[in-house]
Amino acid sequence: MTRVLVVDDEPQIVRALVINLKARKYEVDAAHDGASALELAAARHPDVVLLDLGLPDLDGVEVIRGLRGWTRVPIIVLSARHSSDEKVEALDAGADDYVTKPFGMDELLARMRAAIRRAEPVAGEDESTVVTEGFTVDLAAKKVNRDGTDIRLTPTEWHLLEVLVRNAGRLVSQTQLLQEVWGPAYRTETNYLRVYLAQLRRKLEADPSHPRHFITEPGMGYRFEP
Amino acid sequence: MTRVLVVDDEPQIVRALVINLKARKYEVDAAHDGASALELAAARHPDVVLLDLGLPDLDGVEVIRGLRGWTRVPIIVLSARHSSDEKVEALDAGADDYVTKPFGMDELLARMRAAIRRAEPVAGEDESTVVTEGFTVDLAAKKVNRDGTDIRLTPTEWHLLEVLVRNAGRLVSQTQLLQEVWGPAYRTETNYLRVYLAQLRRKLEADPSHPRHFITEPGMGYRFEP
DNA sequence: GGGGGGCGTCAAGACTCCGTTAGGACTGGC
DNA sequence: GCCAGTCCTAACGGAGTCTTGACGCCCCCC
Repeated sequence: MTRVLVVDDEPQIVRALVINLKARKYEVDAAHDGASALELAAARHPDVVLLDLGLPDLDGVEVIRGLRGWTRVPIIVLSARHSSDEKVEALDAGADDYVTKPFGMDELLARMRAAIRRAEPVAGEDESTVVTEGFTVDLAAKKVNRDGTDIRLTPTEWHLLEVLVRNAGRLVSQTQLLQEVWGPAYRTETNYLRVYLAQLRRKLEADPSHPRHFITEPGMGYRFEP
Repeated sequence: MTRVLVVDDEPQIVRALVINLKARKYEVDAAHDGASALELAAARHPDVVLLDLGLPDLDGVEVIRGLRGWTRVPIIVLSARHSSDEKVEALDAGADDYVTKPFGMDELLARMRAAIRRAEPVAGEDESTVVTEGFTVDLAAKKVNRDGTDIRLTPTEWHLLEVLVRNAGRLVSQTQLLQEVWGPAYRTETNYLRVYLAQLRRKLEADPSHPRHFITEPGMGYRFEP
């Protein structure tokens, strides 16, 4: 669950925020001065901090610096002051966003979501490796690994492999392969395919003469089977 | 240098932004509709996007989605609309910040700095040093150590090493290397790569003629293996 | 059972690409 | 204005890659 640290010295505001956040399934901690804010942040490791600038003990900017000394947790400043200088100072001290009171709760929540999303590690899209029983193809790193050792492929071999792997399981026609790898002028040079498919099989198949992953569909094309 | 993409259909606003940003040593590209914004973003890889929501062709939110399909570049929305719904929609679509016109230039710049800082890779303690058997690269301190002594690298050598090390294990194409180190106009000068790779190997490899860490993939590019 | 098209295999020449070297141009510091 | 360091550029030999043609096999169709 996402954890939020609310820092404000006005009890009403804290209460309003806490109620709203808990209703949306956030886990909420609250501090009403700078010192306890820093303590709570260290103890609870929140995913986002909502920070009022007007605290009784520390200047809000000091709190930001204190946090930035050891964490990159998103900090959203809440402040009644509209002055441009204050905003610049807080942002340059390390704040991520600056919202002036009074603010709409919807907007604040959207800004929180944006800040949290941004802080997430790049999770997705890294699924660029294809694994078979015999070998592993890493499309991003342009690497092929077999039995723990990297296999060297020539540019043409790699290009051909890439087209086949990106269409894993599907039949790719000879015309399409030739066009993608050698260009539109070579759409009839089926010779090339035979030569390079053989080389790929020799480098990657356990038994090159009985391929299991690079299947020939006579008269039609080739298919890569993971 | 930090690159900014400004997207707005009102020429005055674009002009004002461009002047202000260039005065502060940002590199600026400008687009006046959504389609060219997406194109420019793909071509130039900006470090931050300033996006007006009211574009002639696409809805601003569509532009955000288009960008978020392939990049996490910070997007700061500039809009004349104060409605909370609009803000929520833009932020949830993937925007990082939402500034309502008219805005103070100081504040916008501070929000830009915050967005850019946040997007920076975790430079500190995390994994800013890469260690191999022969040498150690400290990306944060810009230092290379070998057998206890620091190795001096020229700016170009360092830049090249940095790109390779940041993509450790992955293959980096010659085009990408040339573009990152020398700029888009030099994408075909593979000469440079050969010369500077040789210098890097001479300074860092135990046996420069049989490199173990700076691997050549003929016809494709180079790869740094830790 | 014979013929033919499609496929796998092999080898050799042409070609591209890479490592290396060296010299001249350029820049910044003294 | 000189000097050291750095960058750009061109050229060459060698290694690896691509292209190309030829040959034999298998399977399908006649």
